[in-house]
Amino acid sequence: MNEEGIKFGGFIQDIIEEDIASNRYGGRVHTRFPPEPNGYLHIGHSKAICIDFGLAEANGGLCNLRFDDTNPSTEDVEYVESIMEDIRWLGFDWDDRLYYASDYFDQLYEYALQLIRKGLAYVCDLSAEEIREYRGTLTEPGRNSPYRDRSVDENLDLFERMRKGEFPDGSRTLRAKIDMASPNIVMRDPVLYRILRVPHHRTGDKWCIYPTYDYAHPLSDAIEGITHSLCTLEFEEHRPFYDWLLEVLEIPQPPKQIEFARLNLTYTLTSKRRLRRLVEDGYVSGWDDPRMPTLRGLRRRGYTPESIRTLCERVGVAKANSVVDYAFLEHCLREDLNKRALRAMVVLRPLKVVITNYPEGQVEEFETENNPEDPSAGTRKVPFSREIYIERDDFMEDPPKKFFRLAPGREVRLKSAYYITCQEVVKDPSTGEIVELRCTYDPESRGGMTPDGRRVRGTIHWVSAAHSHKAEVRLYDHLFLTEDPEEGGDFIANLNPNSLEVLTDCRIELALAEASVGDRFQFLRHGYFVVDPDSTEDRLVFNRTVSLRDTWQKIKDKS
RNA sequence: UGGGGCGUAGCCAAGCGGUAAGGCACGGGACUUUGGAUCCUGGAUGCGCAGGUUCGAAUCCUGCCGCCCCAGCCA
Repeated sequence: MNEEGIKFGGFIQDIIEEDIASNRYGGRVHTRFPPEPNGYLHIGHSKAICIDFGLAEANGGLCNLRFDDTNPSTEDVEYVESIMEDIRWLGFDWDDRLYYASDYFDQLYEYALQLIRKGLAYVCDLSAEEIREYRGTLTEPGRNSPYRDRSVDENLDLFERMRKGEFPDGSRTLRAKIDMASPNIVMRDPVLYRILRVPHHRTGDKWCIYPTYDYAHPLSDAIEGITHSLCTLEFEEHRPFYDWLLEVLEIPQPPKQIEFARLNLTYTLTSKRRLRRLVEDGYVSGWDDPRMPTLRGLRRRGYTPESIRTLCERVGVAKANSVVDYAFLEHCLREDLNKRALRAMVVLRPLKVVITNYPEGQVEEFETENNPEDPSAGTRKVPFSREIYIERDDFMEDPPKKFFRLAPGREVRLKSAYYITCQEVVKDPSTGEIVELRCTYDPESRGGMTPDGRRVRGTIHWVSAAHSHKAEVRLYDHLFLTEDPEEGGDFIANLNPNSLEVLTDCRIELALAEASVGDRFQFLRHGYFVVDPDSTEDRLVFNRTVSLRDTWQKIKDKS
């Protein structure tokens, strides 16, 4: 159950409850998260992680981390470490239950021998192309391999020699003997082992034959005592083989595979190949570019693991393919950050304001809350002086109807400070650009309120010119212009040319100067920001994680 | 054209024969020293379509339609 009282896990939780009630696994619940170490984890994986770890935890069970490392030609240790780091970051823990499918290569080999002895597996000399030809098509049955009826002894001998490296790569395979006419193509004598002379990142050159996923996965589950093997929809047609294997091998209390729909988000790509293209062709700065949907990218962008977990819980678990609104993730993020992020005043595009009736050289300090949502976050002092910076967007020379900010002759409140009224607009005589505003303040409005109780609609943020630091701020937007990045067939064409805007002349209030990498803040009236690792001793760099909801923008858009 | 799966508001998603939860998004309004947050408030006479069973169907039956997945010695 989550905070809304909604059950997490949908139909899978129902199945688990039934199994507990019927004592199917002696009341045990044991899942596993089985990543292949051939890439970085992305937002899509987080749903599987939340389901695998979350459902085990919710039912008093355990979840193993198991690297599905059965294909050394695409895998690498480099990914093992990053995957573990990302899972921990999300907040899940596998304790001492870290496994690798490769841990079971010996046992898997023994099981293969058993299959051969039972007459349920054979060594096939067909080439990859021939196997494909013999397999038939979606509508036509396949044909039996001419090697299908070899004797048990011959198969045993050949398989042994495959293992010893007597045959070249790809020359032979071990196949299950099931049914070449099955309407389910997976059941048409699937390949169990292939010859591959590639050193494995864990077993080195001990093996030159490697098990396929179809063969290794059910058995790895069985060996670990997994009860519920949760995976995505595309493995549904593999389930008959999963069950077949465990049955013919007479595995007691066989685990059950249950499939659910993967998480898709609008404006987001999760295909490994495509993400790689973005990185390799330089469309983003790397796998941790803040615009990437990888967990390292989201982390650098400032997303909280809690927000991602919340999204996964709220999105639910079902079997219908779906695409979740990216706005839903942003909602979860804002909700989390709103409660936790300290507030700060930062002027992104500075416009100088001179308060003409404020004594030169005078400095006052105003107290302001660190987080209005959390009184325990306390308050801080912000220095105020005669020259300040405000946001260029907070001034309009000829404002439209509902503009509540500064304009000639208009009064606004400077957050936690004074009311000021714009008396004069100073422009660069050659360009016409507004370079400075000359305003007056009302000494009676100290702290942001006047004795006469006069109403001021607009409150804007500011920073004292002499008491602020320069900083760089990177504004991010969706990486793609279209909800479906694949729209039109070419995702590169849908890239958002303005997904990154770098602002180098921002002014941050003093309190921010001591922030360190990874610290998150709410810049008042702008959004949530995080300190980027590119920051240096004398120059902080912030990434905009997500903007605040902007109803002014909507009002503007309407008119 | 074989097999498997799925179709409840713009997007997720409850519901499991008794008369359509909830969230996001969107629209009103209140409040507000963040045009933030918060709080009210609005939306399916309808559950892919068509028949049927039943006093009663999103829920059961039949037929149709649409979308997704499968022909790697990838996972």
